[in-house]
Amino acid sequence: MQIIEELDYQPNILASTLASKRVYSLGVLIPEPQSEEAYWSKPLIGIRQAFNEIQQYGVEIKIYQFKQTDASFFKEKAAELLKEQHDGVVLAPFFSRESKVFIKKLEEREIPFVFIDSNINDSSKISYIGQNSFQSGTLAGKLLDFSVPEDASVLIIHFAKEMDNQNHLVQREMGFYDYFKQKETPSKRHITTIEINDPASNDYFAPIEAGIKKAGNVKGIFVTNSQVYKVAEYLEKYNLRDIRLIGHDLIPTNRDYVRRNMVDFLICQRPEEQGHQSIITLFQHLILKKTVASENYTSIDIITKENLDFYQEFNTNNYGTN
Amino acid sequence: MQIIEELDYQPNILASTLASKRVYSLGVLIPEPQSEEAYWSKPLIGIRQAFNEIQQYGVEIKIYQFKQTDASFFKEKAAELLKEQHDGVVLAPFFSRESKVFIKKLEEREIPFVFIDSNINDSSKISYIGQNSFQSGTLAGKLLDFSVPEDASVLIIHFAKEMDNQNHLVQREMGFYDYFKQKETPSKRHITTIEINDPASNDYFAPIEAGIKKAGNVKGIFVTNSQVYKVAEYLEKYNLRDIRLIGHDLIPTNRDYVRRNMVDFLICQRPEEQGHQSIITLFQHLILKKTVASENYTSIDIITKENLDFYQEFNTNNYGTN
DNA sequence: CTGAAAGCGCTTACAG
DNA sequence: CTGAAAGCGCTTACAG
Repeated sequence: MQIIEELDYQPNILASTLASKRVYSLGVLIPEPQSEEAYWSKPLIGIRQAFNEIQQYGVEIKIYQFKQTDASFFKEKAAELLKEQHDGVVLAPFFSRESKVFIKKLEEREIPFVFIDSNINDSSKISYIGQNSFQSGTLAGKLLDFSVPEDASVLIIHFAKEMDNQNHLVQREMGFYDYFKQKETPSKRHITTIEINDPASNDYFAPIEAGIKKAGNVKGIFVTNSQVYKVAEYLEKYNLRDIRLIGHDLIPTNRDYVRRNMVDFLICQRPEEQGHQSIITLFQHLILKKTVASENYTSIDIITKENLDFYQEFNTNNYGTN
Repeated sequence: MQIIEELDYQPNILASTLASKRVYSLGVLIPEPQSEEAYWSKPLIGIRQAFNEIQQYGVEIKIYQFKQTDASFFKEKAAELLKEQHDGVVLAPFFSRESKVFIKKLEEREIPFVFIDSNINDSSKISYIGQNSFQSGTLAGKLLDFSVPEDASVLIIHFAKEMDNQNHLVQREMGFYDYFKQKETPSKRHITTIEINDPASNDYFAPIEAGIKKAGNVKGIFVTNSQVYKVAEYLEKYNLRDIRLIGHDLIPTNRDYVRRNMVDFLICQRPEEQGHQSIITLFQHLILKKTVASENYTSIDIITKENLDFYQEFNTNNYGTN
């Protein structure tokens, strides 16, 4: 050991993985994308990319996708995962109660895990990879405050079924209000929040219209998730071009509305990068035996018509061989 | 060959580099940072990071830094680089005429090279890694247009000695004007440009003040490079808090002014990522024999007080062993 | 429990 | 020019 120290010996990972034919198996438990290009298709892209980069090191990845509509789907897939022998797990703790049960089992078996997208505190996670929703809310507040005349009011719209299960959205709203509270000169801006609950319904124009009417003199709208395109559709139909619109996530529909100047800003969180990072973090922990950061917040990107094209391609500086 | 095709044989890079003890030497020719935390210190961080990741593959990197003040320094360092036997070169073509001479020599010796930061067309480069300055200018235009009342005017300030050697700044200015030209309802916004030429002088308050006076009713200022802190200093001193300020690059001084709400937006181009990517691109070309993209534009990030903290750390999803 | 041998999938100098 | 042998820096089954 003294000589190792003296010579600053670094083992050769290439030789090591070549010699030991050991295989590392990773399990990934994430929501199923609601459609082909929906949000949860993005982390998968990053996960596949990471797999390409590190499969040479003997890594195998198995994906378990659960439907987001009911916690029972989560439990089912979690049970499936536990039947296999995995060396590490990536987990989106979408349903917090069920996730806690699942985590306990991972801990019993001493399987290391990382969270992606959402976090659960007081767990023995290796790392959390995701966004800071509160801060992204303050950012939305600033952007609307800058873009909307001082005497006009702004409207926050949640498109969500059960708000208490949607911690991200709550955090974003809290951050939004906080921006106005923290201003040097306290803001007298009129802010209203509405919830549009029925995700299945195609009749979202009516509640949007009602919300705008009720708030009065609305010149800015913040939609707390990716369904901002619904409001864009409404504004475009009635040609309400003096209302500034901010939403989340660079999905194709939103992109088109940004291009047509109907959505002014999209706030994004690099889901591909998150997927990629979740696998790489496990790889670093398991194979490279490195210590990894216990929290890994991805950047909060502001996307407009002008810089949109430079956020299209996912590039992780891949130097894998495939 | 037929069997290779049939079995979809993929050579094992690990085994290959382990067996062949060949060393790849890379030369990097970039400007010397003007101070410890100045712009050109950032790409170096990414370059070092990339080195850590790939040194196991037998990569050596030698850095040649030239003073930005005179082309003769560039020529000197370029000559030094050519004396060594390098297998690939990263080059910031800061002085275009001298760079073209240098490139010709690289081409004669069949040494592949990538550009970083600036591009030279019609060259046999492997890749260009950098920003799109014109688009970042249109973005600055939009942000100021949104933040400044319609009847107020905006001011563009160049801090630069020789504008004809500063293609980035020219492009940014052109993009800025173009935003207003391309608007659906043509903008009647009054825009003025001034150049503050003497970089050594500490007396920049006078020309800034003169510029603002001359333009009249200025409520927004766009500084085309990282020296936006000079204007922030001026605005803070005279407590001109109703003037919106946009500039470039996340250097420490600018960061502080963003925190204090004196700079409203910084437009950034991820210099560390550019440095990292330049080395990885050569690595992919030389060692992995992959084809690389001939153009690699980094994102144009918008940084505000609210998302600043999530752009601090350079994270390339490193999975190197050091 | 210890230590030498075989082997991971390649490259390269060398014998024929 | 071709092909078998040695070796890159490790791991792991195995003999002692």
